[in-house]
Amino acid sequence: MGIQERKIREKEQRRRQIMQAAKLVFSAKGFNRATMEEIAGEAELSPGTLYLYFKNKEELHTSLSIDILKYLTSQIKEYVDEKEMTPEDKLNALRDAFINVYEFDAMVLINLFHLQSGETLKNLSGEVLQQIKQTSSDALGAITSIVQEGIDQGVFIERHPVALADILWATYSGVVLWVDSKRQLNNEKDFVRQTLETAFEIIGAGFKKQ
Amino acid sequence: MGIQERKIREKEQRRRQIMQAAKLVFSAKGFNRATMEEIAGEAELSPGTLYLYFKNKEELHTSLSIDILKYLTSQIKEYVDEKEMTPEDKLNALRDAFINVYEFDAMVLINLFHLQSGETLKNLSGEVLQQIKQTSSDALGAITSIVQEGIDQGVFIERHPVALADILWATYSGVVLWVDSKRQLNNEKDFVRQTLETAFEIIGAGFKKQ
Amino acid sequence: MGIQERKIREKEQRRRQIMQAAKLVFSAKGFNRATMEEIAGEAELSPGTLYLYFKNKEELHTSLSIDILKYLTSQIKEYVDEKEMTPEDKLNALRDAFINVYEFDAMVLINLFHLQSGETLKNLSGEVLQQIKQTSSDALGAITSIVQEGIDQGVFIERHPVALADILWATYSGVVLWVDSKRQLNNEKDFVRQTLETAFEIIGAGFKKQ
Amino acid sequence: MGIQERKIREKEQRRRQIMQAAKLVFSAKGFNRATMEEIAGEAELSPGTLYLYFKNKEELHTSLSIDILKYLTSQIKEYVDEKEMTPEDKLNALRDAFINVYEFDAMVLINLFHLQSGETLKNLSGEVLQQIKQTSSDALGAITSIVQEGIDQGVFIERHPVALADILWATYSGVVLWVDSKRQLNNEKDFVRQTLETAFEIIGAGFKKQ
DNA sequence: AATGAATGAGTTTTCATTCAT
DNA sequence: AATGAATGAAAACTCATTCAT
Repeated sequence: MGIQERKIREKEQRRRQIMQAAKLVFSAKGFNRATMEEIAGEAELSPGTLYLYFKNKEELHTSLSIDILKYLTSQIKEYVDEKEMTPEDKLNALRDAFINVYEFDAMVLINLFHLQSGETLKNLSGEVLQQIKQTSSDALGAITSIVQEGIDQGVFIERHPVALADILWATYSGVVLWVDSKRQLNNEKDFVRQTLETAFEIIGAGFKKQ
Repeated sequence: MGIQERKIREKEQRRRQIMQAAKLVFSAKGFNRATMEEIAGEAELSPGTLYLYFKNKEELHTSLSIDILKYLTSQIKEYVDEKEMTPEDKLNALRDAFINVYEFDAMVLINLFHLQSGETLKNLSGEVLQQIKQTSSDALGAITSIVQEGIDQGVFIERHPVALADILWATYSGVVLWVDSKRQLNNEKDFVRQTLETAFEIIGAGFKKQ
Repeated sequence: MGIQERKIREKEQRRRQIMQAAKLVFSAKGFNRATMEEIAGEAELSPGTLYLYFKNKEELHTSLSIDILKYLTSQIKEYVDEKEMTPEDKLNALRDAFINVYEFDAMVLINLFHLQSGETLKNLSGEVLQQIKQTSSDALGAITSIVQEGIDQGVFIERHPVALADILWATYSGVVLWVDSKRQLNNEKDFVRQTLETAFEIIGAGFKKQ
Repeated sequence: MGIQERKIREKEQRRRQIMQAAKLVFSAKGFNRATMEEIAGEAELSPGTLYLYFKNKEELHTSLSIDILKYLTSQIKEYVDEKEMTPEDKLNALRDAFINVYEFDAMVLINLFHLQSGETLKNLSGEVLQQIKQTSSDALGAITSIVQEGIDQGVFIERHPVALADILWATYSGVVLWVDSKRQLNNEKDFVRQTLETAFEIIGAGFKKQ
């Protein structure tokens, strides 16, 4: 029904409103120092309301991360089957996707990476964990296709494509994470893009045969 | 005097005992879920004793990280002036240093990287922050020497050596961090070394001219 | 609106409820031996709730003192401009104000005096400190008016009126403080009022010319 | 024996050394914020040693107060039987004793007054409490003699001499306490003596017949 | 659906005191 | 007698979460 649809849309909108506020606060304070009350305040809602849309703080945080992971994955998938692009072009496009997502929302991307490592991961519900794994797997599948294509065409080094895809993901996201920490340490904002581009270029060069 | 020396050694040993216990607990629980009480229990000491050796929880945690950072730096410095090694050999040695340190103590190395990013960094005393910066700077200086040598000998790509050193550090540690998170996600312990080696090899290849 | 007003009144009431409980516990145990948990228990609230109304233990304690200081000041101000009363009457009224406040709430008045001395003072927020100074200043101003009037009319000794006001405040509150300590030491409740009256009478006599 | 005597004297000296250090630290920090460790450090002794000379922190603190109380009492007793002095002279001498003791060691005198009021008093051993009462009683007895003499000679107002003595003690010490707190609030060091003298003069005037 | 006041478990940290050396 | 490392009880305070309205 129209009414029902509107209700659903409103609900979704409220969810977004909360996530937007959460992003700001998590970004400024980090997961632990961010309080639900502050997020609620930022969203101009009461603390209790947050719990109508998210089971708990952890899940609110994770939702942000899954969001960006999905977005990154969608960006990659978009051109993976593009017939007109060479594998090298696609590698560049992958690089750009990472850089763009990072520039669009550094904090959430960083949180995503942190999410997958260590502490946080241990306290997630199976469902959410599954969602992360699935999306990660999707992204990795797409990258594997690119690498496979490059190997098939003889432009990439001959290695197990899954391993290569994994390494691409590892290096790219690892570098983003690292560079971001450097940025925080040095407050050198400009150096980020430059470093990312150069790093990815070097890694890309390493992928090419000879 | 002998007595004084023994006391100092005992004190240092007690510090180690606490750090060892802290490592176990932080590793199992992460920073936030780890409690000082549990660490004290693990060290078979009382909570109060921990505060005789470390100002607070944060500093205990940071001490672990600084330790491994120093160790990593010392490993790198060891061969940086070695006349017999080619720059490529040194690059391999650098790779091995990272892998070794990671294998020796994955958790603390990971913490080190996390330490330098975001949230944690904000609550450190100037002194400790300075120590981190200094040791980081030492490590980076050593790597820069290696890169410079490679450029001078025409075997590495011609770029600003400091930027290259930075990228080396970024990619290597970023990859370690990432791979570790994959390990936790997948519980595939064996895949770690393989991935690290391949990743570092690819990055290394990207550094070489042509 | 009515609803908002009711909420504000309820909030104020809750504050009072906590302050009432705090008064009992501080009175029985003193500041240091009183625990927030006990105060919470006395107020039939949980410890956390106390912190919704008072920033910390210190401020809860100080709030009690400021309250009574304000009350005492208001008592003094009430008759200071009274045309019908002679300066001597006003001096007696001042004496009665001190005695009444003391009898109404000995402990908090004592705390007020303690508050302004030494240790406690050092840990107060600027805002609260300012409030104390302001109210103290108000009280002193009122007393100065009385003294000035007495001097002008030639019934009080000729001294700097501010200094005299200061001494009035000092002697009155000092005596209250002291007599209270005697009461605690001797458990002689009855002797308090008698002593206060006589002491104030003597001091008053000293103020009069000849 | 000479040896025994020396030992006793050494012990007494060590006690003094600790009390001296305690005075400094209590003075700077107040009772609660002062730590036994800091006092030990100031005395160039170890914490454990303090407990060889004082049962606990409370008793160390109280010892300081009793000391000064005894000193003040001895000062008063000195001239109480002096035939040459008029009761008015003796009242002035009493005033000077208070001022001198205050100027000699403001903090300990203040502590003494605080000691007798409220919180601290509740946790003292009977023995120590008795000692305080005894010395207080001695002092009060001496003052009563002075007042009695003044009444007998018809220069002081006719009241119960014990009550008058009590009021003298109350006003004098109360004023000292209060003026000291003002000093802390205003950091006007010079105003102290002036205020004390004027206050005592006024009170003294109130004691005189007509 | 939204509120927001109240909860209370959970943690860090302090420091007087002890006791083996 | 002196030490000082270790203790561990105690307390303030935080904040995710709940639930009556």
